[in-house]
Parts: sequence; structure tokens; C-alpha cells
Amino acid sequence: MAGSCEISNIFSNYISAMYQPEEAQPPLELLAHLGKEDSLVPRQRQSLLLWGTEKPAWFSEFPYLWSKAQVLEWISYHVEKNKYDASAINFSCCNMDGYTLCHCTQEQLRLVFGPLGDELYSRLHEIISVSDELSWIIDLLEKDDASSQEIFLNSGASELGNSCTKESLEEMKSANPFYQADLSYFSGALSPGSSDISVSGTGTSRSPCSQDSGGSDLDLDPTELKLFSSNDGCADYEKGDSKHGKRKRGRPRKLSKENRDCLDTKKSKHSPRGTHLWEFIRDILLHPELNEGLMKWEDRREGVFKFLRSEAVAQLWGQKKKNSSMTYEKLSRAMRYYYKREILERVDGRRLVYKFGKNCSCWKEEEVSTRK
DNA sequence: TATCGCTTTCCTGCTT
DNA sequence: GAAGCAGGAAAGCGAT
Repeated sequence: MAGSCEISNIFSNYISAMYQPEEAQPPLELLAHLGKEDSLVPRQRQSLLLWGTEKPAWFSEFPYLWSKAQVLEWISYHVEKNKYDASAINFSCCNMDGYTLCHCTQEQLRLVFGPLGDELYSRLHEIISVSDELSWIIDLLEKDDASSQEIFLNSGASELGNSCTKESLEEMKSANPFYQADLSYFSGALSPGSSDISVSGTGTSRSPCSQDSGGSDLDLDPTELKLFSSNDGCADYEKGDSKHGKRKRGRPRKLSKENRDCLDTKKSKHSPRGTHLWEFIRDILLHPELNEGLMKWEDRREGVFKFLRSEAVAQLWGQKKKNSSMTYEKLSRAMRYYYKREILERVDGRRLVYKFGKNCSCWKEEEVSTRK
């Protein structure tokens, strides 16, 4: 059973990713403003003064649950961050709790905060989206039953470390530089402004050898997990007509416009190409600290590797490609196409075992060390 | 707009 | 029987 403290920590880490630590400095100048403008709550000023040594209280809370003090802290933070003249703000209008704040329209915020209102609105909704996307994980963490744990552990998201149990989450939280990268697998909830929180952001996984990749394949897109965790009506499309008996050979026809619109809510229209399966696989193998239990080298020198959790890798690949219906069967088909191009070589008679071919670059130890 | 390359999806048959 | 492999066919989609 995951305690609320742990959940708070998870959420706090997300918010930390969105609000870089160096930004969360005590807004001392602001305090002076507040002293002048705001006669609301002296206690709040006291809590603001604590920012220098610890995170503000709203860091680890869901916006809906923010107290009035936390709302004020959050607003103050953004006033300071944006070097906004707080004297222009009517702080008597800030006397609202998080629930009320979350129900403010952009216009309302603009009315109260002027130009800062837009910034506040977008920042708030980034955090809210984090909350929404986290909710499924948190639901699972809160449930004590084994089946939920199993779902969580078997999900592609959790497979990343083969170890996203309660305990390992705790471990990861302790200042592990990969923790936030891992979380990006879970939620994909980083704000656009902080999208550099990724594996490659840690400087471990960039793939300069990739000819056409936009980046390391472990660099998951911030919007990925929505798909992974969602199961709305649109998903019915994904299985085609198969439930109505035998379907025609090949990929189903393009969606009607309505269905496409439906899917567009989940799938970015402009998901960058540049993601090659072989690079994704290679990067997993090159970063065992991230993939423990997913794949392993059978013969490092020869480039022979084995899938240990084939479906989990497929799920991760699916997340990367915003495709929640990816399976190992499909992934392996794509892998087999690499034989012809000599990116992979056949390893006969061994299940789940593949070998990098001569057209696959940057997997050899020498190459890896030189590109670091 | 057409084409290309890569990937995805589905399928059948075979092997382990 | 289940899981995995092999490969054909057709289609989606971003890049050029």
C-alpha cells in the first residue's frame, strides 16, 4: 500500500520537473510587494519565507487540493518568476482555494492578474494534466490488491526498470537522475518548457550516430503515456473489424474523418519520425541502468542480444510511437524486416534472440565510448 | 502531388 | 496448445 506521502513525492517530482529547482528560490522581492499589497495572511508570508530551504507546500499537492495559502504561494512564485509587478495585482482576489482556482477561466485569471493571467492559466493546466495522467498510477499505488500491482508491473510503463514496485519507486526518488526520466515514461507529463528532462537530458543516451533520428529513442515524447493508459471508445478502432469475424488481409483502411478526429486527441498529428526501432532497441541495451530486466546482451562483442520481457519492450516501443496497441508480434515483424537491410542478422534456432548487423551503428563498445 | 522509406497491422504456416 | 518465428500483403505517414 503506497502511502499518501509517497504519492505526494511522486507528484512533487513531476512538479519539480516542471519547475526547475533553481527557479524555486524565495521570492524575496515579492514578499515586499506582498507586504504592501496583501494584508491577507501574515502566516502565508511566513511559509513563503521558507522557500529558500524547502519546496513550497504546493509542490507536493494536487492543485485541486491547494489551500488558500498554497494558491497564494503559487501565484507569488509566478509573479516573481515572471518579474511581474505585483502592485498591479488585486490580491484580495487571490483569496481562493485550489478548487476555485482550477475552475477559473483564462479570462477570469487575466482579469485579475492581467498579462500574468495567461501564464498562470497555462501553468496551472500543465499541473492539472500531470495530475490527471498520474491518476491511474496513483490509483494502482493506492490499491492494495495484488491484481493491481500486477497490472502496474506488467504494464510497459513499469517495465522500464523492471522494478517499479513501491520500494523501487522510493529508491528512484532519492535523487536518482534517472528517476525523472523514468517518470516521463509513466506520465509523459512534463511541461513543454521542461521537456529536457529525459534520458538524453541526463547526457547518457543521445545517439549522435543516428542518421535521421531526432534524438535518442529513449527520449520519450511528453505526451506518450496518455495513450498508453487511455482506453476510451476510440480504441475500438484499433482492433479493426476482427471482432466481426475474419477481416481482410493487411492493414485496415484509413479512418473516417470523425474517427481520425477522435484519435487525434490521443495522437499527435506531427509526431516526429526519426525514431527507428533498431535505435530504440540499441539504446535500451546500452543503458542497462534503465532497462534492467527488459533485454540483455547475450554476446556483447558480437552484438547478440535477447528480449527478456518481449511484451514490455513492445509496450515501451508503443509508448514511444504513441501506439497503445503495439505488441511483441508486431515489433518482431519490424525487426525481421531489418534482416534484409542487414541492420539485424538472424540468429537461428534461438527464440527472442537477435544480432546487430553491419548496417547497425553505435552498439559496439568502442563506438559507444567514443561517442560519449 | 507523387514517391519513397519505414513502420504497422494482419495473416498463414511452421517450429519450438 | 501456447509462444515465437518467418515472411507476404496492404496500408499509414512523415520526409523529400
